[in-house]
Amino acid sequence: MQHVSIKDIARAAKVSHPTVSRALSDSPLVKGETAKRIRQIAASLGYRPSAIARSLATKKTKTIGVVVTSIADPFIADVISGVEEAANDSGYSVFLANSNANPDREVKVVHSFHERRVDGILVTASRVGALYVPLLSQLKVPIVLINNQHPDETDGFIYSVTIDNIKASTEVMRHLIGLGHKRIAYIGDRGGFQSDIERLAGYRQALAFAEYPFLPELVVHGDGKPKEGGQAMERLLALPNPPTAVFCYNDMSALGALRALHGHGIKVPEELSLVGFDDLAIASYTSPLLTTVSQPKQQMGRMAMEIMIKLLSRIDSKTNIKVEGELIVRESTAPPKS
Amino acid sequence: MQHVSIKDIARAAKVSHPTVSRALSDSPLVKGETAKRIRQIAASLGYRPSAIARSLATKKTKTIGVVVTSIADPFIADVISGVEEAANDSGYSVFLANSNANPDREVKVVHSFHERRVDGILVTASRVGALYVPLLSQLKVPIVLINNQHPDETDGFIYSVTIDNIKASTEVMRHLIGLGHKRIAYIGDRGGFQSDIERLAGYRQALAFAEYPFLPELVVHGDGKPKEGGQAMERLLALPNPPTAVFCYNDMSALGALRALHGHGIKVPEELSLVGFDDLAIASYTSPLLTTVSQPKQQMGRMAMEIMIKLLSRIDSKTNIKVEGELIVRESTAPPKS
DNA sequence: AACTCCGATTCTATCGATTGACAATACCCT
DNA sequence: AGGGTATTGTCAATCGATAGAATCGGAGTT
Repeated sequence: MQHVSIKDIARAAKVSHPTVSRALSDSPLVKGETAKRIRQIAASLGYRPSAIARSLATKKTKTIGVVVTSIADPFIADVISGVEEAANDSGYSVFLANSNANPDREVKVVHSFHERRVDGILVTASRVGALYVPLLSQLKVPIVLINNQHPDETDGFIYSVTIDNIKASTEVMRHLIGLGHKRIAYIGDRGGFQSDIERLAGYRQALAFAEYPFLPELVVHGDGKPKEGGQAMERLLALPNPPTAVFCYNDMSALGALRALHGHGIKVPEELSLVGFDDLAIASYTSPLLTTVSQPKQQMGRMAMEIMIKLLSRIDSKTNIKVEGELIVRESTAPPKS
Repeated sequence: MQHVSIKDIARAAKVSHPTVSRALSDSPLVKGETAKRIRQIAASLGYRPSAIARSLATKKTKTIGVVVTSIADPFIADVISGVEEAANDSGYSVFLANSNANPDREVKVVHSFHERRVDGILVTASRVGALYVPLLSQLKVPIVLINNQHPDETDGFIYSVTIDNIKASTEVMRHLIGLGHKRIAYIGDRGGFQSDIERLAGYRQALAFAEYPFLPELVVHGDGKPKEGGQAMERLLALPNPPTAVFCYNDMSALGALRALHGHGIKVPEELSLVGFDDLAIASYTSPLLTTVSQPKQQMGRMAMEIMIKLLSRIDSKTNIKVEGELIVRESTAPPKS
């Protein structure tokens, strides 16, 4: 016999199996002494309750499905580590699934989570298919989104944790403007994500506040990865009057931009200032070290899971939590040269 | 009623529930026509079988527990993405757990996997506690280790996927020796991992082959992270006769070493050559770009999961798979200056 | 017409826990 | 001692699926 069951314990303790069940769950219906004896026997047999059987009876699995677009993305990996930690602390386990932003896979993931009867779903994704969240919400379990606030607030099952992009973005701009920059470009992500839209909004707000004109040619788009970040930078450099500072949607884009600048022999920050966003570990190892916005990634993951657990315990919780980013000034920004 | 069960379908189709079960699993015991009708009804009711109930009956969960020391480690994150992909392709789901190399947590993880009755366990860890694998193996499920071959081969449940460290390491050394380096240092990881031991062995073999002396003062140790990698480099630079080339246990150490060199104004590769190991994404964005050994990280994860699935299907599989690394020569290595 | 055989279903037990209803003690009081 | 109340424990049903045994109706055999 592979596993020890409560019936085995009952036999050994000469009681019935429901008594064992009660004893192990500290029910007041069992005499303390008996309960103690039963617990000892259980321990000596190496009993581990079957979560499967328990889930079937209670209709709760203590299991959370976590979908990511890519675990290889260092931002997401950090978030997940917070998620997992918070889950484990509360006795929840995490099913990890990768969607690769691929619709077929998304459908598969939803089915898998459905069949496994997860108690809730967490989505960490810079890029979520528009139809994906409605699909998920069919399962009628709470959903918490990380960094991807759902624009449609009608469905009461959807919660979110995001960073205050507009605030962080205006702070970056204040920093650059404070250094004396006037021609500041923005390298965005053409995916059309909430976070990109908000960071761009912050960029425009700051320009407006400083009474600088908004120049459409200074806003270019990549895909949030180094390669296209570099291409975007190339386009900026090809302008008749290139910018003196560039604010990138994320560190990955900034990395590509930095390489492009190296390629042109343009010195950062002496000739051009560069700012990223996310504060990935790598930002502390580029040369020059990258000025960027730090997000409390792990903590965001933890918060998201804590919201989830609260919801499942029927404690209400705030629907949308906004955390603050922090501008980390390193070496890639300086006053413009002339 | 939250979920549709086979009984609901049975009622709608006016058959018994076991017939439904058989129809849905393509059993030849059900007339094709009936089966078709049942499947249609199931689909129209949006039926999703309960993996919970099925697991209870079949004693298989189609679930694999994956333990990592840290998902935030980019190497591990890549491996996991391969693991998850392979699992999903075969209908398996992955429980992700973080141990943080913390013994208490390791115990908790084992219990959690036990209670959830995972079919198998995968361990991806640069650093695994010595007592941990024996603890895991108590569960009597197959275990596949990634990059952490278990020295004790007695237990038939343990399989592994590793890179051929000795070969890769001698290749690195051949590259450096071929460039003309004679004083080559090694920055290792004091954790005492199999991979470090093997890479060091390759280092010594190559020295012996070239008939260069092995100088103990040229072998220093960090902890596999940038900070201590930098400190290790400082120790090498403080030697009366510093090395002209340094081979690091991993890219993270090399990153720290690179920063230390920057700090001293030492030019890489003109004045000192530096080699890493792992080919993390970051290695393509340092300056100079890092020469390193690429490991097929994602593929290793995939292979490990494929071994697992074979084992669970009672197909035998090789016990230990060794994959080959590939030396990627970038910009951080060059002939010594004089 | 009785009998076997067989495909198509249905019946029923099972997996391992939980839980409400009920039975059997023990205990206390008058 | 008898009745009532706690206390302690047992019974039996349930969750949703699987799987082996039993059943049913009809065709084929003699």
